[in-house]
Amino acid sequence: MRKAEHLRFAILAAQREGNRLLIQALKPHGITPSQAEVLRLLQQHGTLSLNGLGQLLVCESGTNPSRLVDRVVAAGLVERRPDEVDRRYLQLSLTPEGERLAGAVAEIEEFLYAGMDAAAEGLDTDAMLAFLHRFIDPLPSGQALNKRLGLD
Amino acid sequence: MRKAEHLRFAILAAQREGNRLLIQALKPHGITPSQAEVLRLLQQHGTLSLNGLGQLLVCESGTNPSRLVDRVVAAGLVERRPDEVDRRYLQLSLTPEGERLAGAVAEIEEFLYAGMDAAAEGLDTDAMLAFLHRFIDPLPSGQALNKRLGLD
DNA sequence: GGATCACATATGTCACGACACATGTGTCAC
DNA sequence: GTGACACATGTGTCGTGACATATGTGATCC
Repeated sequence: MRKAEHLRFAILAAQREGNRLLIQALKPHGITPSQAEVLRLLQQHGTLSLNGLGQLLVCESGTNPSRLVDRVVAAGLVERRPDEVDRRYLQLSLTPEGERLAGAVAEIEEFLYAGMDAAAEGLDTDAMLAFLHRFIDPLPSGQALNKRLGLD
Repeated sequence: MRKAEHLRFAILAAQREGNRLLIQALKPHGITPSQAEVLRLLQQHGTLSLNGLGQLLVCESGTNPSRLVDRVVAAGLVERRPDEVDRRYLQLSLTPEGERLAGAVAEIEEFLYAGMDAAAEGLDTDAMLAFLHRFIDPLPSGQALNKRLGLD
């Protein structure tokens, strides 16, 4: 198998399996990985518009987080109200329950990252990051990621 | 941002964007990336059962390819008939049209791989593969990938 | 040889993810 | 100020992807 092809499927597999691990870990809390990403971003930024959130989400590639937000609102984790000044915008923020869950999500992420650190032991992670960034930087998800790197 | 977290989102972004590129490239042919993976596997293996196919698919993580196969059958690209000896099994194989499309998919993949090769220029891809394999090898998608590495 | 078990496939449900398109709100030109 | 435009958000549709569960077929044990 060609090396690029090997890498392609390894990346696909890693993404799938990482997601499945997160699904399992988050299930007791009743949320999904995408919803967890929303909670964490709101925790870090306080208040965001739907569009502002979309620009930071790596999932959903900047397209429409409307329905994703619908679900966290329905679950009582996020409050959504129109901006008083410009009524086109929404103001999204965590409820106390959402705040609590965001903390739980942070702990779960720590476990994932610890596992990744172990897998990266002795390897040059900077080279991987350089490769991935060369690939994604011109594209929407890469933009979202770089936007987050500026702040977090 | 913690390096493991950075890597996590970079991998997610790369998977998403690679998939979007493939979606665009495959759209004129009326198939999706997952369907293309089915065509390529059948091209390489001739005939597969549903379960055999599932074990090679990195997408779908070995769970149920029934409906994925439904669609390629409906599109006239794959033939599905029960095994005469053991009627629990299906025999899946490409139609002439499916064969033709599998060839087109191979060409499209070449473009993707050429782009990845360019992004990997001067970097140590073996380290990335080592990292990813340490992470995925014990998990279903990793099993599927390793199974493919044995044959392709 | 009939019950039981293992196995392959099918189906139901829910949440994403991508895309196209619709609606609703502010801005700017004139 | 009215009409055209830009922009934020909402909605419809389709194909995954994950999971649980159902059905249908062969093998095995007694």
